[in-house]
Amino acid sequence: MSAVDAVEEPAHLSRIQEKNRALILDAALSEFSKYGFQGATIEKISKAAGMSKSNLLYYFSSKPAVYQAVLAHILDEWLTPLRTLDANGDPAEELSKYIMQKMKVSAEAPEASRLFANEIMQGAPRVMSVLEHELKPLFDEKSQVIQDWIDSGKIEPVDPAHLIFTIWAMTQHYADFESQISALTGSTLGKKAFRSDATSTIIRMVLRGIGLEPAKPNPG
Amino acid sequence: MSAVDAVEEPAHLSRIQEKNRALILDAALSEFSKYGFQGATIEKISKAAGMSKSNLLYYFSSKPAVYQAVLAHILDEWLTPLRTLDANGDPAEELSKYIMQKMKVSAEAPEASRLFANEIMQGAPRVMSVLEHELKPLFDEKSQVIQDWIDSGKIEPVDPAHLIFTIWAMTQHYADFESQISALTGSTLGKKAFRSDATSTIIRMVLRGIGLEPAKPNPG
DNA sequence: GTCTATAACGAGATAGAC
DNA sequence: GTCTATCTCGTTATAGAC
Repeated sequence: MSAVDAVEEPAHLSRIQEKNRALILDAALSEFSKYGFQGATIEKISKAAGMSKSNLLYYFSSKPAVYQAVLAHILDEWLTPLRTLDANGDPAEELSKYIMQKMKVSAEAPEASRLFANEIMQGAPRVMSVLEHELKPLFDEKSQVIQDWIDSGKIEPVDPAHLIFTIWAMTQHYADFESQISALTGSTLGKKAFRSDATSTIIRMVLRGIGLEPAKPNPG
Repeated sequence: MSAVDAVEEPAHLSRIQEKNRALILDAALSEFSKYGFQGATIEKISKAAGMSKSNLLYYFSSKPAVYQAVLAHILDEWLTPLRTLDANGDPAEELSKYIMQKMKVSAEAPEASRLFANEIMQGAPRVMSVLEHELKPLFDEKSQVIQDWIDSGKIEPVDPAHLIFTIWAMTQHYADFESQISALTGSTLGKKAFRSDATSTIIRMVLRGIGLEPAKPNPG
């Protein structure tokens, strides 16, 4: 079951329908991530998807319906890295892996990152229930994992919430502020060396922040 | 001279004009920071400022004019913390001070932070020239400050750009994602203890990341 | 399924009374 | 300075031809 309710997703779709829905969702992600819900228009989305506005409205009954479908489509991928954080693993290894996964997602799906950022900055009007009923339990669970590492002396004391927030902040920044980073350095996470440098910088700050020393080379 | 060009700012203003302009700029910051340039409307801005749409358009000739005025109004405050980073100071102290200043601005002007974030996420169409001609020289200058600290052995080697980006990321995250943080923890930078915890967590990660140990207590 | 046409509405901006 | 009225345009959404 999808995390976002009430999304229209017919059971049987022809090949052309699947393809057109995918084209729409892709174009919609691009527009919504740049301009937010209000700022984006179905006119521009339909043109970007290579079809008429009317045809888009044949596939999705309204603008909110398109938005909800986009959200549902990217949400699972977005929450997956945190889900994999393993309480029984080695803290340094688990956190390094988590940061690498987040950087991978930020590099490969920067628009998804910006869509969520846009939504949150508006006060999360359309995803507040997701935050409260899906993200918060996961957040609480993983905060407890970190707290257990502290209590068992595996890492130095730190507020688990701030540790998670700072990791989110750093890893998502490279996606959300891509245009600024590009203007200042000429590079983005798309470039392998740049992404590798960014990732190891973040891993080093996080691990040392909790009294651990990062393994030396080559985070992907 | 303001950083944003071509802003209409008449020389002589009556008290009531000053007050109305201020009301408009305040309401406009609130709307633009939530909905972006396209998503915000002068109708809603004028209502939030307690006046008619026509009256707003008496003070500012167009929507872009309002937006430019808001940008010009907040830009200096935004760039000031980085400007104060002193090459001749102690690295640990300078970076701690910088992080504290950024957190202070994020706490006191979260909407300004979100307005810039919104603009950057759209590809910075209306501030690209500011990025290139004001921020980039400052960024290059301060990157060199950090590089000098490295070359003189005061701090461990790190890519100065990534150090700056991660500091921006962490400090601005608390403003930009305020609603999410509130949903997950019930707190925000507005609460003293929360802000203090967040600030010291960030300082600890940054300083240890470059081989320094933070002074113990009480960052503001 | 895809199109054109159009209804219904909201938004930016202007004119002119007061 | 502030208002009402209005113009024009862009947007969402629907109707109906093909």
